Amino acid sequence: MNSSIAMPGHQTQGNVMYLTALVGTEATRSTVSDVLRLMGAGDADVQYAASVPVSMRRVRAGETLFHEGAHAESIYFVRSGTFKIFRTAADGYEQVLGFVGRTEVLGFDAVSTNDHPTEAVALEDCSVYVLPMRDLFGLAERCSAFGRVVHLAVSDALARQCELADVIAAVAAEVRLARFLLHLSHRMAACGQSPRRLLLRMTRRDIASYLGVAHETVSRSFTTLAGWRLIDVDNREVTIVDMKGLHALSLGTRRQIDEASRRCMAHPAVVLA
Amino acid sequence: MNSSIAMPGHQTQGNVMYLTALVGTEATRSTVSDVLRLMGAGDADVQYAASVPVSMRRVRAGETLFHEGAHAESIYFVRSGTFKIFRTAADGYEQVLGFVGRTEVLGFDAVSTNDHPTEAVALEDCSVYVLPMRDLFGLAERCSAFGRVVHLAVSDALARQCELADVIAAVAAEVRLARFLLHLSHRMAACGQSPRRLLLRMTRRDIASYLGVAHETVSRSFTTLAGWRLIDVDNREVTIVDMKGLHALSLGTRRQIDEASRRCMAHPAVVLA
DNA sequence: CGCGCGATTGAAGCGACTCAACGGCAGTGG
DNA sequence: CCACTGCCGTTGAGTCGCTTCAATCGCGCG
Repeated sequence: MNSSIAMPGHQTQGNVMYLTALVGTEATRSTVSDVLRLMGAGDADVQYAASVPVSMRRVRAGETLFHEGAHAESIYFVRSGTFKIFRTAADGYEQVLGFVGRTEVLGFDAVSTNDHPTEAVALEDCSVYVLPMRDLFGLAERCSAFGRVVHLAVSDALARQCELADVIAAVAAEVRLARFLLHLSHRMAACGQSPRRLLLRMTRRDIASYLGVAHETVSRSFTTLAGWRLIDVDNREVTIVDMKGLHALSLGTRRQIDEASRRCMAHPAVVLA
Repeated sequence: MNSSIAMPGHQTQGNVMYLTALVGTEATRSTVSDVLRLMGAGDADVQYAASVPVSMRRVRAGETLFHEGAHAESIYFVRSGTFKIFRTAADGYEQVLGFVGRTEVLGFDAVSTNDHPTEAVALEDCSVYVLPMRDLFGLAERCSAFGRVVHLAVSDALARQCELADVIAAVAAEVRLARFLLHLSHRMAACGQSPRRLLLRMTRRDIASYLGVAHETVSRSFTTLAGWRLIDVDNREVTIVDMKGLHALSLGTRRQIDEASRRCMAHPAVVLA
């Protein structure tokens, strides 16, 4: 029952309150071994890990896990759901840094400064394991499997940062969107889900901020890609129709898409059909 | 003799070979305590740390520390110099992800995949402590101070990634450049150096890739900022003349610089003087 | 001295930003 | 119940800044 009631944007009002009472925001009791299982660690030290309690917290859609600049008390392992990570500029502009999901670590960038440099907001109902920062070193020392998991998760977060650069590197807005969709597709595949059916948890504005373009441009790029028969778009539901074509489009960094667009746009009748 | 004769850029030809023989790529003997001192750790566990040898490697300007896609054998702590981190797209476009200097960690993003997702090239003569990956876990377990240092350094690297997003978030090229220069200035200050005198180690093209604009635009932005009397530019030597003005300019994310530019351009005579 | 490369500057085209309007949907309150 | 209010998403039109192509200059090096 992970992300059953997706509720991406902002809503989740009405009949949710009783759910709160039911599952509770009060920390469900779990142990480090649950964290290790989530992160796909081996079965080493499970006996010890099973003896160390860890709290599990549910975050409903639209809620903030931690604010930018807030004192950091814990790091988090995402058990289910999707978070949006962003920074707010002096003029109020929200720059989205990324979207993180299951098995990813959150808040580790605050270890060095003790303050969160970013804000994390749940885009759907989420659940995270909460690990107090003061327990980090000790636990990593006592439980080598846990230390390993932290290293791997953080390294993964570090490597994932280049996805943003990858997207930004392309000049054409359609190429940026194509790369973004392919990243999502790869994540879906990594989770064993269909890499062709994407259910976007974020708004067009969030995507626009992440891609570094205006949100109107994102809208236009969606319709353009759909017009090229590379994807099907129904609001937040995106289906990749032509995976190879999408990948081919994503390769061009500078503006030589003319050939590709010419090839695709060579079927205007089909596009209009 | 890993990648001694890298030849990525262009320079480092002629009289460099004998230097190789002189200072040697052969690892200078150091210990973990040297690493701890570099990273500003406390004096805990120094006795043990001093007993664990660590190799120190010199990398000359233009040489590659590790290639993109290469099997990762070690992580590195930068002792001196500056590295350029980048990825190469399918069409040969180099996307620069960042520039790392003293006390920063390099290559940790390969821990999870065992392959380097990025390439690191020395922009000047550098020296790094080399820590084999197979020793990472064990050393962190046995020497808690070292484990702490790794956590802090990696967290710092994670937090530093938002500098790229910060730069990219601005739409105007001059604002991106201004933010970039301010980041460099802050690093200079953190190292106890003058925050106003910057000696750029990278080419305009590298900056352009990092900022996500054409290199001609970087050139133009430099002259524009100089024309506004915010900086002085002499090729790679940049002096921040008006720190407050530069900061004020860097605040505008969207394109409302008109007021600021008008205010600055209100003194055309002064500009031309 | 020629070659390659970095850096600057110019000119022209185009694509993204901006402003604006519209339809759709959900939650709200009379 | 239904207008009312936001917000999301889409589409249109116009402006402007960046990209692109091009030429030039300076510099290190063979």
